[in-house]
Amino acid sequence: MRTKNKIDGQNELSFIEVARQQQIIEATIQTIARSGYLQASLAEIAKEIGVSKGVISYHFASKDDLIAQVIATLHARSTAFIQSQVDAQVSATGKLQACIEASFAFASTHRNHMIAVVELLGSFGSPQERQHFYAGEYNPARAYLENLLELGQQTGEFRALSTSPLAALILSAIDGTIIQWVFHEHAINLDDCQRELVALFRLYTQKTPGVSKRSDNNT
Amino acid sequence: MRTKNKIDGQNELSFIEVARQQQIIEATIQTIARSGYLQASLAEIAKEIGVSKGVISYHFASKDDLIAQVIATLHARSTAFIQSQVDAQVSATGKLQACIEASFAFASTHRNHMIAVVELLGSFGSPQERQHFYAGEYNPARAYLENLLELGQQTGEFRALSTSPLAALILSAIDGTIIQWVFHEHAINLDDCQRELVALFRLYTQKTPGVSKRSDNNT
Amino acid sequence: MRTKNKIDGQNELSFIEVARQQQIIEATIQTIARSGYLQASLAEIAKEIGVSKGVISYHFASKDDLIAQVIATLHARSTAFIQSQVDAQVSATGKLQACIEASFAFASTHRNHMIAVVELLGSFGSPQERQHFYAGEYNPARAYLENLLELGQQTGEFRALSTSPLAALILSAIDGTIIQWVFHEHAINLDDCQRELVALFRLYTQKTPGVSKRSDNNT
Amino acid sequence: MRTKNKIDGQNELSFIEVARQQQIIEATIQTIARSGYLQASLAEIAKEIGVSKGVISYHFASKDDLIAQVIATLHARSTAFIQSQVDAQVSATGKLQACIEASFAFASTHRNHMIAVVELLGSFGSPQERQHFYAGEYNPARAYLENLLELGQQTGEFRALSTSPLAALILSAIDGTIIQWVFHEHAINLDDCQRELVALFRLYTQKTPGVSKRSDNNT
DNA sequence: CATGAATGAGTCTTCATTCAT
DNA sequence: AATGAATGAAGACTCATTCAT
Repeated sequence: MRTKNKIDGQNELSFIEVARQQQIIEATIQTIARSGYLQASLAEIAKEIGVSKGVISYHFASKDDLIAQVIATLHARSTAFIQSQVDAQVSATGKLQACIEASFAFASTHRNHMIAVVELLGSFGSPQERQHFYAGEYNPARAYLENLLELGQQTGEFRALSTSPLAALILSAIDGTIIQWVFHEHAINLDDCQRELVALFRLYTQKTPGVSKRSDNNT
Repeated sequence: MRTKNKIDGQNELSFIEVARQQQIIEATIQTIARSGYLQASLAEIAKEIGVSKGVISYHFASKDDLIAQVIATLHARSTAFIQSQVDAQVSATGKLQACIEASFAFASTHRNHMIAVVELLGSFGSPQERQHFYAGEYNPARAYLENLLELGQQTGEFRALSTSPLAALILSAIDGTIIQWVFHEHAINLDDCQRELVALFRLYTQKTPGVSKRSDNNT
Repeated sequence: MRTKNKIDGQNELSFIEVARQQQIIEATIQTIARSGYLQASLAEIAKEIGVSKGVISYHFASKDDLIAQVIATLHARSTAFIQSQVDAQVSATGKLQACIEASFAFASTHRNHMIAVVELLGSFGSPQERQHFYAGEYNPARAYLENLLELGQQTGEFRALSTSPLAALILSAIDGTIIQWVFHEHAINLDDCQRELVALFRLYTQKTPGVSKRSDNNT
Repeated sequence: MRTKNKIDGQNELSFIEVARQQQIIEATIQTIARSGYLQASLAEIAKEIGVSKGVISYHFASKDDLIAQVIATLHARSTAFIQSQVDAQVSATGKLQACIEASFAFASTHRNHMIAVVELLGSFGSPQERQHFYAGEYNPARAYLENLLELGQQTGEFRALSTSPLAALILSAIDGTIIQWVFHEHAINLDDCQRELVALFRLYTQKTPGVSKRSDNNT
């Protein structure tokens, strides 16, 4: 029943209502991480909190609505954290490194989140709907990285480079690594991967790879 | 009905039986790519071929059995192609490049396959089962890449490097890019990404990045 | 909560209480007329007034109780109006005509009422309960019309006629016409139908249809 | 799942399929007549036949589809019978009488049908949908009666009369009477009502009511 | 081998009803 | 008196699976 009819602006959700919604969203993430998307029925989610099935229907218009909000929450949380870490850096080099490090840091401290993200990757909606949905997530991220790369070129930190595919590749490498870690926690050492990734892209973006050995050490 | 009772040794599947299974697997891939895993009911798959639902149950022990074979088929096909391209190269450098190029080439000519792969990522079985399942896919791939990297070090093509995380990163970057392309075909230029990826890892692995091979080892 | 516990005799409903009940009954009629009985949930009805669901439960023992009172209200209103018009006439002929005209007049000015009546025809309770319920509505009406027809015979206005079936037929023709009009407003001209109906029953009941009163008795 | 995809013309329903559908429709009518529309759940209907709930979903696309076919069946059966009786008459007078008599005859031998018809009157779909739906039933009936009345005028059997409202009234009187009989079987004598109704409309339609007493007896 | 009919467990959703505040 | 949150039963619908033909 949510997506309340917004008459005037006075239709704020009450505090307790928001709290319940957050609780349900949290329970959904845990349930998905534990049992998988397909097994995450409303009954299962309700049991996670210890309430009746109807509570969820009472607070969300439909299961799709709930899942959509779960995805939005997952996305918002990781984005907010990564964003804050990136913003704390001034140099493009620092920002790029922060982006990678923050992504891995968030993942390692929020394993269930990342499992849920992967579970939801191919499950929610139809393939067509998903394209729309994820385009809205990936596009801004790619655009942000492109800007970052351009910034680095302007400041002289980075060499001339193809920003568009490179932005995609940075995202790919981060996400791809986390996916492997989600599937096989012990086969992937997140710290090592993060270090390598930072070195990989630093080397690839730096202005004079190898020639200017004098100024290269000031990390 | 499968997991056929192996009485004596003559229990090979007949030619026609194998053909039907292949046909069903193919139809399943197409159906998943078109409608998504959740919508890919046995009825939908059967309709894709134009047979009755019972046929599928007759040829596969269960839907899970079918899906498992679909995943195996998807994996085998791409692996076979990539393997062949890699084997055609002798140098480690060439093999690494071939691995990247073949992965992208296969994806771009088998879009439905890749869509199905992504659809199945988070849908099949429980998260726990998935870990077992995908470990069996990723581990050999990572091991293979590690060997390749070690080979390059032995031949002197590559510098000293952390083979384990780097192997994971190569896989990550390839897979991550393809996932983005699956979700948003037009936002990702596979050719450009492939080129960058080749350059990225060549630079990172090569013994003397640029000209100054003297001071470069202190990584 | 209603069916109030009648302790001593002071258990009258307060003025405000009665007003609320009337408001709820009115809202129920409008909601049923607009959305149909099946869609007329307590939530929908409450929204029509702008109060919470609980209010209805507070003022009525159950939904069945509410609906029963709605039906009673609908019946009482139309009956009161028709009765008053009939009573204003002294001759049986005039009363019969007034009965028909008042029925149509009420319907045309209370379309939502009539829609609600039709909606409720087959919806409330079980067929068995309905028989009891509607018998209490139709029986008095038929009895009243029978008396009217007998009166007309006693006064010499009407010929000898089978009062019982004819009373039923008068009711039938009126109600049946209104039902058609409810279903298809523009296909039925209430004024024309009313005129015809008056003429129809006047001709049928009058002592000397045409001039030949001698041979007309052999029905 | 019905409303099968009609590829070519070869998509006839099998004999056994049609039989099941008929059986389900029949069971639905009986269940509605016994327990009312609201209580006629798929489970209840299935129990009436002694099959599982899924059978109904297998043979009908949805409950609405089933109910629509039930209504169509109810309408078709009564219409077919009445039509045949009317067609057997040549004179307009005879046809009109046959129409009334056949309607009552059908009702009295198919009480459950008529109960179901009344149950469904106000229950299926929204009020708006119902208007569309019943317009498709009533309009042809009214049109047919109008033609019949015009025929009678042309043949000289009937006097000049307002065919449109009169057609509606004939339908009204028949339907209204049957509705009363449905609600209170013992309060309505169908035979008496039928006789009166025939006399009522004969008198009202005949050319010279009373004046031509000579030729009036040869019915 | 294949079919199509049937099953029944499981899911989402709706809704009258209750109750603490 | 009124509210909003919660309940739990009931309903329609989906779908993998079974089985007689």
